[in-house]
Amino acid sequence: MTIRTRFAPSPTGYLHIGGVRTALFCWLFAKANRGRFILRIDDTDRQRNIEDALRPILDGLRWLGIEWDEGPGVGGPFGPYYQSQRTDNYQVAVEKLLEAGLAYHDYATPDELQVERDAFQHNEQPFPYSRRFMAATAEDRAKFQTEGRRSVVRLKMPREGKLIIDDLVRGRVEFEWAREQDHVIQRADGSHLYHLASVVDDHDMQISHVIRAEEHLSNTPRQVFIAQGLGYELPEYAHLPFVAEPGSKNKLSKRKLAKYLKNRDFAQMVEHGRQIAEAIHIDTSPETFNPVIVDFYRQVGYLPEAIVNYLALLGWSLDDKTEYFGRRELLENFSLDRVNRAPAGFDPKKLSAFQDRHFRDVPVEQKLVLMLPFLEQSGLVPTPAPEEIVAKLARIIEVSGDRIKVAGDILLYADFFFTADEVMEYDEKAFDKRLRKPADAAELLAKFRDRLAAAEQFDAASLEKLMHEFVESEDIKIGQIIHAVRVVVTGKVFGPGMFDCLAILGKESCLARIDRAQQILSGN
RNA sequence: GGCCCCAUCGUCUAGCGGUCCAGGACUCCGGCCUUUCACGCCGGCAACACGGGUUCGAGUCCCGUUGGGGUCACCA
Repeated sequence: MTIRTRFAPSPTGYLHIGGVRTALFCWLFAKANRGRFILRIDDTDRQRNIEDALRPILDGLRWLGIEWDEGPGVGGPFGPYYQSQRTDNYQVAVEKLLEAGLAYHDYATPDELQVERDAFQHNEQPFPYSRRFMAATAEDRAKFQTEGRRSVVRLKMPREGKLIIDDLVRGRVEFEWAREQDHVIQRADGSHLYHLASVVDDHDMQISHVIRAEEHLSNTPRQVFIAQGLGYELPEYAHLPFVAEPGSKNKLSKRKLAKYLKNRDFAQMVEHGRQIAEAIHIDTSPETFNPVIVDFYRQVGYLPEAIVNYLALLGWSLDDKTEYFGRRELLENFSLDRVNRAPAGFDPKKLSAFQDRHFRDVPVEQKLVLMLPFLEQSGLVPTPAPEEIVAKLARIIEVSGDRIKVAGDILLYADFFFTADEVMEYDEKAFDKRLRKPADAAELLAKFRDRLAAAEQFDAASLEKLMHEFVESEDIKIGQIIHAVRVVVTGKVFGPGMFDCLAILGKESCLARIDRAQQILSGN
């Protein structure tokens, strides 16, 4: 039997990080077993703009390299892959269940039902619906209808016995049928509910393994009941632990951004992302710009490989030492029996560590491709960037080494290479410390400027030599001049090697920046 | 509240009865490297929730307690 898994998101307009983890495991499991991964859209809720609400989800999955074998855009033998287009199948299933006496028309009003529910609220017993408004015969239906009542279709759940599920990650789980309610499978308006649709589709699409998040575990009995009632062979079930909030065990939720911001690491991640986002002028409202949403990472310039690697390890592990996985290794090693049962907290720091690690291994040419769009979008370089700027960027990336950890960092780290000499911004604190405060700073800077102006070679090695000669002849420590020069030329207290910066900037620009700093100093 | 799930360093985890005075990774803290910031390297802090069993022997099995979480819709 070929393994077939599915991920069935609702078109909500965004791709949740927890959802992606589920999708990833489904995909990994299918692909690791030469099976197929199906994407199905759970849009029974029927919204106006399904395509708009779907795009971020499809884009996100594709960006991460979680490609589906069947589903929207690619089709497949079991289409359509939108539940809103499969209602005929659901109706057939409802009729079948009705005929078999496993479902019934119920004419209770919501209020009447609520009264019954409330009556059991303080009782220790489960809530068994009295079925007072169950229509057993056509006469019953007619009678209720003359009373002006409308009906829904409910499952007629067993009131005794128990269900045993052998879950692939949780093991044996038992449920008492009597605790299950008579769930609605078809609304009064004729539309069908998720559980019915899901079970029917899973069967029709020959899904062999239902892999989903833990919160669905308690929903499983009713689905099993439907499946069995329809004579389906049951799929295997695997209920994954959910992804928890940073610093707690609650399910990660998009809505609680404000709360997560109180977590230092999380706040830092958002702040860092926000700086990049603002530099490229994109919206940073929490609705769209939020680390709980996958798009955040794409916009800031994280690597999909890093996200995938991190997510894979959230609830799964290979052994006691391997953590660094490429897509290939993941595919070769993934298995459901090594999935953990406890929820795993989302840790921004650890995600960053994976990003650093993966980014380090990206060759310069590739980094160039990733970073250039950020510069173009920021307006720091023209679009499309002319050849000489691309060449300059390549050098910058080269000399930046491992300092740049996310593609978007190029804007925070190396913007000074592209800003005009007269508008480059200084780190004011550093300017004070290195230029204004030391009594001899201005004088040393002036002398060093003369040396630079006279320099014939302007490559990093020559400049370093020049600097050392300068230090020697002035009889000063290198720290007395080099920090000042860095601030004057880059405006920052961090960055690539000093001499690389000078060399890339070029003599003219370096001198201009020194002149500007001197003006500021004398103006004070 | 009922039902269900879960429980090893701050975090992610390894551990499937003895090789565990519990291993790795991230974080954090020292140190080295160094013109900055990173990287890298070296070192350190730090955990089996509790209580009963079973067993010659329990982080590992069973029961209970506690704690955490999920779920109880004409949402998905």
